[in-house]
This record gives sequence, structure tokens and C-alpha cells, in this order.
Amino acid sequence: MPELPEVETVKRALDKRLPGHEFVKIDTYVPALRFPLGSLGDHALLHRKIMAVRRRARYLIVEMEGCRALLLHLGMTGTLRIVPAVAPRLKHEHVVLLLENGDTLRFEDPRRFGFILPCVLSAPGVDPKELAALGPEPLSDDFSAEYLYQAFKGRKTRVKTALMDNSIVVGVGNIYANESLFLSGINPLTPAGKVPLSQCELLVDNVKATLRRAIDAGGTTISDFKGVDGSEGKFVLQLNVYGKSGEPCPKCGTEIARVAIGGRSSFYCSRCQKEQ
DNA sequence: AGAGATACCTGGGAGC
DNA sequence: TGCTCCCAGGTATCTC
Repeated sequence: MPELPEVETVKRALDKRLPGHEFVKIDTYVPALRFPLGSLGDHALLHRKIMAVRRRARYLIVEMEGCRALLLHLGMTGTLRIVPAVAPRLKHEHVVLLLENGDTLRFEDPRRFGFILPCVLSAPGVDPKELAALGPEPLSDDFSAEYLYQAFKGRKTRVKTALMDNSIVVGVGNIYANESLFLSGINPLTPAGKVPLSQCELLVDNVKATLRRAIDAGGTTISDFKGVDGSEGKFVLQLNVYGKSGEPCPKCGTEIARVAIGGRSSFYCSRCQKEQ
């Protein structure tokens, strides 16, 4: 399941391969992913030199000359790979983008939670308007303890839900939210507004550290994620609590608890992560 | 406006 | 073996 480190891994691989090339044909094999694919195949995106591949939150932006771009999201199960055009199409490869050099960029997504949207940029290097409401990048200096404390202030929603709110900070999904809260000793059920500044400092540090470690490891592989070359991420080996209900806490040995927060599975140690 | 619930989707695993 | 049921979860959208 791609979270920010996985998307960053894909972005780095694509940015090495795509710039300088251009799409000459786009084939779609289903009418829609999360959004209809209808406008992809025609006109505006073809025969434009690809300038760069960028990432914002969990979105990928393939920027082309003339302020055109492809906005991609991998959703839950999306993967991108670059293979020769002659390679047989896999069952869930819903979009095949042919490059002028005979390679294809292929979007595979069994659950179809991802999307590919054509968009127009107001200027080169600028994010599309579709991404305007996003909060700061977690690895940027804008994501600081003071910022998070202010963003949480007055919020009654659970700290875990708030940490996964893209308007507060982007790219922190369920796995990393669970892990960061564990490392910070914060109970995920705590109302966001009750987390003191001192714990916001710990939380910000641990979100950054967890994401950086995961990026270094090439992403977290639970079952679906693969890099552009098909390699699996290795971060799953470093998880402390995610998916480990009933197992002993790595710090104190207490059984890891599982509870649903906002409909999502949440894992924590009731001893190391006391509720406020 | 903030908070919570729901829909979207399908493969994989558990249970019978 | 084969069926049904439940779960995974980011995001948009709905309701209260």
C-alpha cells in the first residue's frame, strides 16, 4: 500500500527514466479508475517533451512542456512500471502509455483506487490547482512542532485521525501514523487538542525519522507495493506495532492492542502509550 | 465549520 | 473443494 515513501521511491525511478521522452499513444482498458479515463487518450498530452516527474503528498506529477501534466495517484494497490511495448499486458494494467522510444509506462491497479488525470499548470514547476488544499510536506521545515501544536489546537478528533488529515500534514498514512505515535508514546485515541507541545515535538521528530527510514529502505511492503523495477520495499521488517495485535510490545512486552479509529485499524501499546 | 460516516474496489484469508 | 464473509485503506463526498 503506497504511502509517501513508496510514492517517493517511484518518483525517483520515473524521474530518471521519463524526462526528455514523450508519449505518442495512450491506451486505456477500463472506462474509469477512481475517475473516468475518457480524456486521456486524445490529443493534448501526446508529443510533448516530458520535463520532470515531481511528487506532492502522495500524488505524482509528470510535467510536460507547454504547462501540461499528468496527475497520478497510486491509490491502494497502484503500481507503475516501464517495460518494452511488446511485453504482454498484465490482468490489471488499465493504462498503457507508449513512449516514442518503444518503451511503455504501465499503470496497474487491481482495486482501482488510483487515478490518472490530465491537468494544466499555471506555470512551469507549479503544482496543479487540484492540489491546492494540501498541508505541508512532512519532511519540510514547515512541518514543525509549533505548527502541529497550532494545527491540533481545539480539535476534538483523535490525534491519529488528525495526523492522517491531508490538510494538516500530507503523506502520513495508517502504517506511519501507528508507528510514529508508538515511538512518541502517544495514545492514538487522545484528542488532538490535548497533545502538549512537548509531545508534538516528539511526534514531529518521529514522523520525519520514520518516513526517512522507510524511504531509505525503499518503502514498506505489506502485500502490494513494488518499485518501478519490481523490487519490494523492506521497511516491513522494521515495524513495531502495525499489524501486530496480540504480540508483545517491543519496549515493555505488554500485548499490542488493536482498535478501530475512524474505521481504520489502529495498533498501540496501552502501557507505553497512555491515554491523556 | 468541524466531525464522523460512507462509498469506491477486488484480492486474499478465515471460517464453515 | 468451494462458498460466503470480512478486511485492507486514501480520498471524495455526504450528513449531522
